[in-house]
Amino acid sequence: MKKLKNFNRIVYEIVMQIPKGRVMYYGQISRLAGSPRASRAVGYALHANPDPENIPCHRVVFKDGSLTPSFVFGGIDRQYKLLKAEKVTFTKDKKVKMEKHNLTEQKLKINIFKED
DNA sequence: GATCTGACATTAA
DNA sequence: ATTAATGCCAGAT
Repeated sequence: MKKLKNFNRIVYEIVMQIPKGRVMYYGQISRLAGSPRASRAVGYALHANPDPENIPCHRVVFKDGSLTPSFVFGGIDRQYKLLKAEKVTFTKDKKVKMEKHNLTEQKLKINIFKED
């Protein structure tokens, strides 16, 4: 049985563990969550369970490096400032330089338990 | 209870 | 190379 809501839960774990000055995109998180194509669910997970206290959604961006289009916390401008405050570099297109800030699962070293 | 929508990414044509 | 369609999880209607 089990609701298997691990996905949503893992998403939080991952985003929660994103170090300062680093950004991840939904695809990476979805893969870590166990579903390489659940990128949608990842974004929705953050939207459904807004917990900025522990989940820095502003560190999660598109694979292209573009910022979240519907940033609920105040808009892209908010996310842009937050990331910039993290010393994250941007391009002229307001896209995060994933080349320098892309965090992979190998670097994460996260220990996520799919079953508690 | 079923159906659709929604912070995207990947694969196919 | 670009555009189209599909897949995915959970919440909302």
